Amino acid sequence: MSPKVSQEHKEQRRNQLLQAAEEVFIEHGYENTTMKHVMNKAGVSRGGLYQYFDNKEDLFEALIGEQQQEIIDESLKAMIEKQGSHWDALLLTFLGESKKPTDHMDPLAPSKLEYFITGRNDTRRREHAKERYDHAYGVTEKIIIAGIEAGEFAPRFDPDVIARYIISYVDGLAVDHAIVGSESIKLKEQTELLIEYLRWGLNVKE
Amino acid sequence: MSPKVSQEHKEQRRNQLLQAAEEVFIEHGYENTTMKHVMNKAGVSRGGLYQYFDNKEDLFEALIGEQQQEIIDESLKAMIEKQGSHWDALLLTFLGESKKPTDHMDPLAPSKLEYFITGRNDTRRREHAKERYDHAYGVTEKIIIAGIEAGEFAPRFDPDVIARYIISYVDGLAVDHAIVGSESIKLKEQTELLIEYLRWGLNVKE
DNA sequence: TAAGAAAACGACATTGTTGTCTGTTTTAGG
DNA sequence: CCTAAAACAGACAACAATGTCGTTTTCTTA
Repeated sequence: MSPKVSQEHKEQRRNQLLQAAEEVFIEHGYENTTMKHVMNKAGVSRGGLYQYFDNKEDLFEALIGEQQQEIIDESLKAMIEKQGSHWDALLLTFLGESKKPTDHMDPLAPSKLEYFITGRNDTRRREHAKERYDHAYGVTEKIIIAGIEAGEFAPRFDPDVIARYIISYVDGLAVDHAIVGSESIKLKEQTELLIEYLRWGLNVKE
Repeated sequence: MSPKVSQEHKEQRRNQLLQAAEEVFIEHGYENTTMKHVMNKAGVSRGGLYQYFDNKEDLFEALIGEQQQEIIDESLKAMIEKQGSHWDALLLTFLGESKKPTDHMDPLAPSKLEYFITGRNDTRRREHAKERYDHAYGVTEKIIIAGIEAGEFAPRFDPDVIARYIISYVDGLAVDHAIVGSESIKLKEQTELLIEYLRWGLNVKE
């Protein structure tokens, strides 16, 4: 009476399945992928897949749960400290590590949009969506407020609204990117424009 | 040998079905509604519904096609003339007739998002999405350029990018509204902020 | 190396939806 | 009022995807 396979093996397997799932979701989107797609991509049987995940929803949540993790780990103050300025910290939240506008977009973003929009009438998913929104919005607002206290920002508008504004705009870019493609929307230029608006709206010193 | 029912009757019926469909789509979203839902809501049989629409996609396209119509009908110049200023014309494009920011959102918007995001890998739908995007973006850009020529705007940024920016932001609001609800996102305040940004970015005279 | 426990397999029953098709009803013109 | 043509009804077959379950394989440990 002992575990049949090692814990590491199980985790490996799980990760392998998650990776296959990610590829499939990126390729087909959330609604259009089936468990069979994932099975095939991972080279595993029906039973093998269901051993680890109860259904597509479970699988997808596991996937986007892991990504979320990374962001939470680092505490906010430490992050601001590390970035050197509140402005840089702010840019980091929506531009990523490079802090530079690019034409690149999280390849899983379209599926996430699908997942939350399609599930907007489901209590569970809606709660989840709210959590994510509140988290993103919360981080942004906190950085802005800290920046004000540090004398780095002297905003012309309500920080609360500015924070929400950033989130909504980033979501908008994700949508348009998903629907018509990055080549059609001038993603980079639009992002640069957002930055200019923010610089003015926050009245960034320095 | 003569048409059995009058043309008006057919149109009436069709509209009746479209209206039932609209209600159902608003309630359940695009992906989650079935033809049966529409049949029940319209009080019509399977055969009755398929008489007019080949499938769900056909039905939905008919629905959003009609709405689109209204916007195209009015020529751009006439519209600007009617509004009195390019600024007002611009506001009209994304605020509607009232030209005032509100907490209201097109109730069909979430379904439209679903439809285009989910169908992003389908050639037909993608084309359709591009058309809609190009149209919205085109109208916006034309107004801005006309405004520049009229001396009403002296933009600080590329009009092309500003136009796209507006579209993306409005789409972003639609997403967040769909996902977490209008009460959670301060729709009105966010819209007001957009207007201020635009006023500054376009450098609106007067 | 044998035993036992869990992992992995794959067949299967179930379910929900779709689009078609045949029969019935309705309607307007002759 | 009769008839032809089209509208409408509803049964049905086909299909695709899901989750379960009994069986087989694999691995660990004693």
